[in-house]
Amino acid sequence: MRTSNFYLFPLKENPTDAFLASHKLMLRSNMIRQSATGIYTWLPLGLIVLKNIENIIRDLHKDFMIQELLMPTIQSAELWKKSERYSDYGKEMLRISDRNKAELLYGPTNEELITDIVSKDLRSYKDFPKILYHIQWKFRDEVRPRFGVMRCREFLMKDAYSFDTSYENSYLSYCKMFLLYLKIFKKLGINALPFEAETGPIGGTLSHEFILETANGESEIFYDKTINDIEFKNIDFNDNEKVKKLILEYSNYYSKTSEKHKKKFFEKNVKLENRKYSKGIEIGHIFYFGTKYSKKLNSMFLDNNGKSNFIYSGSYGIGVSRLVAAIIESSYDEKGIIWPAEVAPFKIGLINVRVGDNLSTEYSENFYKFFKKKYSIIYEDRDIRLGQKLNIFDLIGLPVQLIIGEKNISNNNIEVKDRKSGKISLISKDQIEDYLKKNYEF
RNA sequence: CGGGGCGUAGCGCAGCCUGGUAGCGCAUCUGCUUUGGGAGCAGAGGGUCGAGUGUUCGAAUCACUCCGCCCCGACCA
Repeated sequence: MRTSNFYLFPLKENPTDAFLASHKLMLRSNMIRQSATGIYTWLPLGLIVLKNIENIIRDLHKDFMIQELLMPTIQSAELWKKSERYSDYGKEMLRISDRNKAELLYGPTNEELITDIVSKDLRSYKDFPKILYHIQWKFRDEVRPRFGVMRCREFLMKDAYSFDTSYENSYLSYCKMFLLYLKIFKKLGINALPFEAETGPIGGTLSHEFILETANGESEIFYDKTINDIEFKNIDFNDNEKVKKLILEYSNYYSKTSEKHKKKFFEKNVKLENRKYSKGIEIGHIFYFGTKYSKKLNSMFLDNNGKSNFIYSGSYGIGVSRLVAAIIESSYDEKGIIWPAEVAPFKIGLINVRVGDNLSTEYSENFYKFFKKKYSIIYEDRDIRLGQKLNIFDLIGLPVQLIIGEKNISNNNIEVKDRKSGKISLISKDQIEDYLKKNYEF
C-alpha cells in the first residue's frame, strides 16, 4: 500500500472530547469516527487492526478444533421470552419491531439462539462435545457509553458456546477455553490475567474475567502478583489431565475482581509484598452455565441408556473491538500508538525521505516492490515534508520504519527505526531483510 | 436515570455577559521560496452561528422548547 492511495487523514490536534489515550489516538490516527453516542465507523486503518485481531482469534480457535458459524445481529424476542431474559435484561437491550409489529431485538449476546440451534442437531450423547463460536456485532444500550470503543453500544464480540453431556465434561470445556484465552492474549502481545468474577445477567455458577491491567481501567482487581510466575505451557489441548492440572495451578493464586474480593482472606493468605490492588480492562469473560439455558429452552439429548438429559453449556466472550483500544491503552507513548507486531496495521513503514531525489526514489520504489510481496508494508511516497512522514508513522504505531534518504543510500545504507525504542540503526541495504527477520517476528 | 457542561468553517477555539448581521489558529486551494522531525512568504475559497418559536426596528448574543454531544455518579464484553 502506498500512502498516496491509502485513506488516512490523521489529526494534528487532540480531539477535546476524548479522555482516554486510546480514544484520542484512535481518533487522531483516523481509525474510527463516531456516528452517534457509542456507535462508531471503523475507518480503513482501524478496520485493518480489527481484522488482524479477529484473524488471530480465528486461527487459534481453528487450532483447537472449534468451529465458526455466524448468527444474525437481529433476533426474535420469542426465545428470550422462553429464557425469561426478555424482561431480565432490561433497558440494555435494544428492542425493535418490524412492519408486522413482531418483537425483535438487536442481540446483546447469543445464548438463547445458539442453544436453540444446537438442540435441533445434537440429539445423541455421541454428538458431544461441541464448541461453536462466531464473531458478530452486538448492541447493548449502555447507560453511559464513554471512552470511545472501550465502552460503546455497538461492539464486535467473539462469543463461543460449549455443549457437553455432564458437569465433568462441561467443566473440561471451560478449562480448555480458559487456556485458549490465555494463549490468544499472549499471541496478541498483551498480559491479560484471569480473575474470578460475578456472572451478572449472563448467569451461571462459575465465571472468570480476563483483565488487562492499565491505570485507567474500569475494573478493580485484587491479586497475588506471583501469578505472573506461572509459565504458560503450550500443552496438548486433548490431554485432559494436563489441562486440569494447569487450571489448578492458576486457581492456587489469589486473583479476584472487586465483586468477589475477600479482604480478610486476601490479607491472611497473600504476603504483603505480593498483594496487588489495581485497575484494568475486561477483555474476556467466560461462564459455566450447567443446565441453566437448556432447562429453560428444553434442550435435551439421549444418553447411552436412551434417557433424556439436559445439555450442559458454557459461554466465552472476547471484546474484539474493545481489544483494539485496550492494546493501545497498554502500549503508547507521547508520539502515538506502539502496536505489537501481530496486530499492527502494517508491520513496516517505508519512507522515501525526498521524492525529488532520484537515487532515494529509485531505491524506495525497488524496496517497496520487493518487500510488498512478502511483508505487510506501507510506503510513504508522497511529496510532503520528512517531519510529517515520520510523525504520521510514529502516530499510527508501525513497529519498524525503513528510512531511505540520499545521504545514506549513496553509501548503500538504510536507516531502520524501531518504533518502540526509537533506536535508529544504519543497516547495509543488502542485509535489510536478514536484519528484519532476526529482530522482528515477521 | 440523577447532577454539571457544551453546540460558531474539516479540526481546535474566540465573540454571547453589555443585541447592530461573524473572527483567530490549524487544515484546504494557487503561486514563489524551501526540503533529514508536522516549513516560510503572498494570495484565495469555505458559515442558513445545532433546530424551532418568541422578544426586538434589528438576535450567534436575550427567553422558551426540542435535538445532539461531552463529563461526574449507580450497571457491563
